[in-house]
Amino acid sequence: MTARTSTDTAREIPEATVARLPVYLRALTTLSESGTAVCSSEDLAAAAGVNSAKLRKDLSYLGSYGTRGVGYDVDYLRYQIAREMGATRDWPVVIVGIGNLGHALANYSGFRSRGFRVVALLDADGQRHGEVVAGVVVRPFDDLAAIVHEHGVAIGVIATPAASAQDVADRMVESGITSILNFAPTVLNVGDHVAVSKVDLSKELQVLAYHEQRKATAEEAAKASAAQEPA
Amino acid sequence: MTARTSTDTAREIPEATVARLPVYLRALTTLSESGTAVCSSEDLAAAAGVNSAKLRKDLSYLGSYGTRGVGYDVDYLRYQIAREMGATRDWPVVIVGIGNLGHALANYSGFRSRGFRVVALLDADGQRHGEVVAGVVVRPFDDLAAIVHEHGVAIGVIATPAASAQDVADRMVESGITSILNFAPTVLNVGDHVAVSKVDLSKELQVLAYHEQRKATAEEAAKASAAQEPA
DNA sequence: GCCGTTTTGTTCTCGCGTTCACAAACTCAT
DNA sequence: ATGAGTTTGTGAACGCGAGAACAAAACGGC
Repeated sequence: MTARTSTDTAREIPEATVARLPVYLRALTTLSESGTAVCSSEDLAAAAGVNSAKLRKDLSYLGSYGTRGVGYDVDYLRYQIAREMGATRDWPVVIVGIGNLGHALANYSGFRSRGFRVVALLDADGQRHGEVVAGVVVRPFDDLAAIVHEHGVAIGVIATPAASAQDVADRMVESGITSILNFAPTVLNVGDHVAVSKVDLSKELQVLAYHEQRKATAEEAAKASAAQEPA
Repeated sequence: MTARTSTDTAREIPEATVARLPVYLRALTTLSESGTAVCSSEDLAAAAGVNSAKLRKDLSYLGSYGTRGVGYDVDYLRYQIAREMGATRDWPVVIVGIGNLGHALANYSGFRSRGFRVVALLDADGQRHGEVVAGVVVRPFDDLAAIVHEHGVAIGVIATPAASAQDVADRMVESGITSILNFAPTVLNVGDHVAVSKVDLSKELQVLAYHEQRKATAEEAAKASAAQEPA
């Protein structure tokens, strides 16, 4: 048993809930920008695209930030979630691999607006060095360790082809990075103390294709079975 | 009670399994390219980054494609999964919003190699019309319906800013698109017959930041508690 | 100050997904 | 043919997350 202080935020938050907090944050920002000061769990749930009971349960893991009979103060709740997520802090980030995707990521405004600052763009290809992308100059991959050390970078983004991703990951871990976001279509092997998250651009498309395919075959099957056994 | 034929693949496949099939497909392709003809569930599970029991159970939903005591024929299994996923078929796709991200998506080779063919790039901005990206000319957004009709497009990709995403989605649904992959950071409201999948580039980064944050506060807490109650 | 209304925070139940563990089935050597 | 050794496919147990339902708490009118 551990004694809890009033500012304690260390209670266990389920992973599923953590994954939804960014969505709530985004919805709250939208509400705030549209001039809404207070919202009910029903409103916020609709804006975030989830069930209101689930939303309330999720928020209850963070604490009791609502007022019964009234709802949630949009800006207050937004701040609380942002604080819990670490979005009030500035996170220096390194992006490795400045191809099409790296380009897009470097320019993505959603990173900056959520507290992520791209402190360096790295590429193994000497041709690209010196090129300026999104106001940041592309540097050699070998500068990684120095940059990580200098800026205290904890998070690295891999946007290289699959073939080089594991090497990049190894070097990142060596340099002291403890969280990796991997856009390369390959599974990374890293130590247990390193968190890896993967985004697969075509995976979602494949899942959609599967459902389309299924719809089509289901229709066929229905037709065939109707012809065969007209019950 | 429905009679099942031998070629029946219509049994229910859990959504969680469907989401992993693309990963297995990718792993099998890698194995095949490295010259592996047969692999055990253990091998494939390692390549895909999952538990071997889970892998076997997932594959069992598709059918019985392995040989006990031996393993799986890599190419045969790959074909079976590809067929089930609809990856043996050609899927025409439309991308709307040719900013940085749309550019990257249009050039992404992973789409083409998995059976997706970008038949059109659309943008509302007249400045971009005529520009050629990845061998495809950028056309006005208003051409959507005609293109969908002409190519029989079922899948649309939204890579616009959040503000226009809902409008684009509405027009896509009107035009007959039934599956949407949404990269815009907003929740889309569409009819029940339309499947929407969402990819949030910064969400994963925020989750990583949360865990980093937690690591840091956990260390602090440990230090503080050690100082306070040195049991 | 009291009561009805609203909305949160939480308890409880159910179902899905993960994992373990093992029987069935195949290969290979003898 | 038979037995030893592998590896698949699946039945059963378990744990987590989703959703319904309700009690607790705040507000507003009188």
